[in-house]
Amino acid sequence: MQQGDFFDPSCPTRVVLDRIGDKWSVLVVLSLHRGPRRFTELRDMIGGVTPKVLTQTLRAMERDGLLTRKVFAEVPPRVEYTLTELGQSLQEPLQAVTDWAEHNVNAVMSARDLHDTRATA
Amino acid sequence: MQQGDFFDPSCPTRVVLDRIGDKWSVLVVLSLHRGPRRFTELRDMIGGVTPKVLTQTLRAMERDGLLTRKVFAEVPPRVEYTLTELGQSLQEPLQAVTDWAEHNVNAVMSARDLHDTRATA
DNA sequence: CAGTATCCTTCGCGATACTG
DNA sequence: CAGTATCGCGAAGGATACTG
Repeated sequence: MQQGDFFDPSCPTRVVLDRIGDKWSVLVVLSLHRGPRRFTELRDMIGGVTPKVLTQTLRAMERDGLLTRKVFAEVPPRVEYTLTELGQSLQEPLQAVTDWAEHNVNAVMSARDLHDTRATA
Repeated sequence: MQQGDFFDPSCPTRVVLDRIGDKWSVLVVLSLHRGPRRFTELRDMIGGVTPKVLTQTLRAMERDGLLTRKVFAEVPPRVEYTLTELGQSLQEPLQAVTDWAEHNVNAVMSARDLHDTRATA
């Protein structure tokens, strides 16, 4: 299991990691897990995201083949975002990470407090 | 399985996600997977990281209880970084993500090329 | 060897306002 | 409703040089 090449900055895996590293992308994937969502739904689900950033994120993810954007010719306009198979396959490992986060956030916060207390004391 | 709270900006899970979102942290965890490493070893393994950023990353991870820093009173000085149990437990879900990245980077790049071609054409 | 110090760029992101 | 346009800042990250 050679993974030295993984650390090469020019390795395309880094590209993927950069995308995943974007917390908004992660939250979008999680938000779309249960099915298609509209723009406003996503914005409401994901606290603190501005329309601009959400749009950027969605466009980038569409470009990477993680989701599809479907516009309905209606009034008022409606746009639905849906995970592709690729996007859905990403959801699994991502879920593993967020599960870890939920289970271990206390441990992290405790370690942080302890560390800070020692530093202050 | 309520995960609506997960999207609250004030949710501590976001904190963890921010740390994981840092690509350097991810690479450090992966680098330490096989055992303790020295500062220079890490810097060499992880391409493109500057000492400053690596130090920042290591300090933050130490603070969060993900790794320990051990200084040996030798000349020349030696410092070893080791994953804690918490850090090791994080390695698993992270590995899942990077595995996904390795397996699907081609699909992502293809989607990207296709998208860009259409846009240009 | 294992960092620290300093400077500087850039650019992600937020706030706000406007539109098809 | 689903965005786009514009402005601006603050902080992360890079390059470089120096030190215990």
